[in-house]
Amino acid sequence: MQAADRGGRMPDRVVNRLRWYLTALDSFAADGFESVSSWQLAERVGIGAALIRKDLSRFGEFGTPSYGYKIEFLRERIQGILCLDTPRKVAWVGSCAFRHNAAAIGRLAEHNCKLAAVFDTDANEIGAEVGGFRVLSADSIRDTLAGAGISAAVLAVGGSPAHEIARVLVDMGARAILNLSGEFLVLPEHVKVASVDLAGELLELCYYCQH
Amino acid sequence: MQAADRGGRMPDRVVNRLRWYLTALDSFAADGFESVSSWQLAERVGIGAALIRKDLSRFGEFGTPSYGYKIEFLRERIQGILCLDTPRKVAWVGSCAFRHNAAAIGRLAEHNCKLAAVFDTDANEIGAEVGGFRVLSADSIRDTLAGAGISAAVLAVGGSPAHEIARVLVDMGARAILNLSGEFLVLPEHVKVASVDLAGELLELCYYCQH
DNA sequence: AGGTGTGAAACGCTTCACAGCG
DNA sequence: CGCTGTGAAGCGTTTCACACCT
Repeated sequence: MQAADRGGRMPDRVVNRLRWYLTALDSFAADGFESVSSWQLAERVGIGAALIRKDLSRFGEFGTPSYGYKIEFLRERIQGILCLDTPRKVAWVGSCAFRHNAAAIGRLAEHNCKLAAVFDTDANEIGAEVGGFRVLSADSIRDTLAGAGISAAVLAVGGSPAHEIARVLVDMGARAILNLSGEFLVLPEHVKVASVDLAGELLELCYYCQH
Repeated sequence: MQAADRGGRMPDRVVNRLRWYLTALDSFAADGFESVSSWQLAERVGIGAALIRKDLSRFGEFGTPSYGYKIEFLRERIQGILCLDTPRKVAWVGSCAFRHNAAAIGRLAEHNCKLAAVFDTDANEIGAEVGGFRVLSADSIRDTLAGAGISAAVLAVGGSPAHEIARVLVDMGARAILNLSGEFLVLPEHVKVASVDLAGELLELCYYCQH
């Protein structure tokens, strides 16, 4: 058996796939399954079965020959590897996106991610009540989050303020930012940024319409 | 000089980067630049300069030694490669996401992507007016899109109807789908699916909060 | 039989280094 | 001199094939 590689940095690709595995396992569990084979998992995620086995074997031996992987057990292990077993606080900037993604936010709660507060730059939104939160002014991020100990943030306001807000979020402790603003963010080395650009995504797809 | 690889399939990675280059070029142009070096482009996109030169040289010689790349020319060439030079029709399912992403939709229009229609499954939304479109029932997708000749679609309604709607969209001609539903879609081989799962994206980021 | 864990091979992608051009 | 275009080297990832377990 191979030693679990706690400590050593994991390739981004592997981290990315682990969360797909987690989602797939959630869905298998919801369907009433108790175990899955690497092949079943592979089919649902859309990659090769050998790759899944190799990914999982990085951390120890999670499966049983001739049986497969026990879903509950594997789910907990992956949660642990992704550091989803300890509670975590997330700040959300952009109340519209917050309102429209209630389902996603529900799934976060199931994995120990609690929201710290919701902010917005739009004066019309400030003071509104969304999903149990009162929307605060983006100007108050520093004051509100002082001592809150956030570890990540969602940045979902467009335009030029986005960049400044991102820097404030980093100051307040965010080590990872999900950037939906469409802006390109320049931030310190130690902060991980994941950018989702809807327009870009769709432009990219246009290529495949003819190939 | 290397022959442009029209016809031969391009690696997904390259397609993905080309749209980043396009976005970066748009932004350089907006800042008043007329030309850029591979190094400047690399800095803005966040990758190595050599990789950019190699990507671009796949399609011919676009740059001039000691000068760099002419922005307008390069923009047009990349648009051509991504098949963004001929008008294209896109269907949008999910009026909330539509309302919230006006900026992204504006950028699409600048690149020859016109919207065909906006649909929703939520009875409260049907009949509403959003961004110049009247929201139609998702049940009417077939009738509305018959003969419209869409080539791509955005699927932004959650829950189980998403899968069925995706299949209808494919029937109506969609060869690419931007899937914001959080569901895993099983579709014919020739359809390209790009899935954006906000919750998953954020869970993935949690790993980097501690590494 | 059926499915995992894993070295080794195969593959694709990125970086390096430099010739060549403006 | 500065910057592009590009073969070759280097690196990381995926697939293959099979020993081993239940």
